[in-house]
Amino acid sequence: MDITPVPEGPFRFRLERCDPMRVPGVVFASPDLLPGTVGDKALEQVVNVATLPGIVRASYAMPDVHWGYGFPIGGVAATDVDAAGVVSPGGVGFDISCGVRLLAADIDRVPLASRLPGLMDMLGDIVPRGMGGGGLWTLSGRAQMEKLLVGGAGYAVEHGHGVPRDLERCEDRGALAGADPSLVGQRAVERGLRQVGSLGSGNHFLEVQAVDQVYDAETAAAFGLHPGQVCVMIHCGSRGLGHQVCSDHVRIMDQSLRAFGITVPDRQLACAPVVSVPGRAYLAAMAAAANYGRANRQLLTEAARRAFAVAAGAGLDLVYDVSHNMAKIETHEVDGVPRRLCVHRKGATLALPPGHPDLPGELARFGHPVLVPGTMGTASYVMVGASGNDAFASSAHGAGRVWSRHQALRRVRGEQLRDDLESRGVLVRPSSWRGLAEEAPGAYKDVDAVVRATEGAGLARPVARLVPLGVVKG
DNA sequence: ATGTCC
Repeated sequence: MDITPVPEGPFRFRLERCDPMRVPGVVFASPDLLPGTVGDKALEQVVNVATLPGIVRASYAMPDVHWGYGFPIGGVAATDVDAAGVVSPGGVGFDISCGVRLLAADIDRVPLASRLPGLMDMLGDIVPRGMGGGGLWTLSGRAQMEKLLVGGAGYAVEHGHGVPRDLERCEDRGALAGADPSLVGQRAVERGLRQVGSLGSGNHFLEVQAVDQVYDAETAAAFGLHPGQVCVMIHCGSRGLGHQVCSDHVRIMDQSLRAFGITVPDRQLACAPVVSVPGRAYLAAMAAAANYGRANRQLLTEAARRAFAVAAGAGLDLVYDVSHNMAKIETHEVDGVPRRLCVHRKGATLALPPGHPDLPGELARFGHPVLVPGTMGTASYVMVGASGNDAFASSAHGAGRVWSRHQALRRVRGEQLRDDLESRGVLVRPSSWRGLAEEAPGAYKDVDAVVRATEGAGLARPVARLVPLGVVKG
């Protein structure tokens, strides 16, 4: 397919609509970040998404966009619920409610320095990670799981895993509404019973970081951040449970495409009308899996707090928790008319502007926190939602891969990477050498450039830059 | 991402 991105503004390119696209594509990027039209399927996926029934305004790609299952990672697509708009599991991804949580420590990097190795050892000992394996909290059975799938982070807090204040700093207060656990299959439940409080693998991590730079002191202070401060960033998702929910519902929707008369250019875009039986079933199961992901991050928070208390004599306050793999029913103006939309954000973060009514009270003046994990060798960012975002209040979620995992393994040895990172002052507690090598900083786009493009495109503004001190790798 | 294939 010939796809030529046309510049149409700073950090903004247009993919012109042509049949069977229903809307154009819009890619937010600098020329350097723009995926090539040769050998990169991400832009083709942006075009494919633009064909979905009910899609409005445009098929969007964030500056960290890269190839994914059906939809690109870093893709945003909104469909009109009341005009036969569809929901697609591929628009959320296999790791439902994968997301990021940032904690702020009441200690700075200088006083922590001498105790950092011991702290990393303890975190390495107590944070469950890697493929399979157990978590910090084993549930008793389906009945308890159903309560967790409805209550999310709040259910974990009710059981002593955290404090009520944590929930004020979680997207949706820690639980997405509309979860129906009866629509989560038995296999998904069984996979999830022993994985609450575990990182998983791939790009998931728990990092000890320090605030390196502050760009907006007032917003940083409102988020509880100051220069030199130690933080903990947790990136993980809904493990085997979310994966199973996605698999189960992709199969159902693949089989129901014909019944709804929907044709898609790629079977990985399997979908159904939001208001249909399979559409509603997916959204209710997805919400349940999303809440599992939130509870998972809540349990890992408790592990980090225990380690910080014992090994550093320090406490951890929740800055914010965001999910970047989700579909949500939201109201946005389209052509001047408020519409109920199903907003798919796959590798994209909610970025509500200042003053938005859905923001928790103490953050309403500032905007929705946007957490942008980078790589273990570079930096991560805290941003905040900006006014004038036309991508349904969405922003970038990370650096974005440029090397496939296979390419990374050809170029990088895990042991060598560990030595490189530790010689630069980043302590590493990996779960496997292979997994570490796949996540080499060189495998990712330049996160500083992604943040510049995100700001330049008007999606979000930078608040603070965080640098890694130690990483517990999934 | 994922008991890296039911």
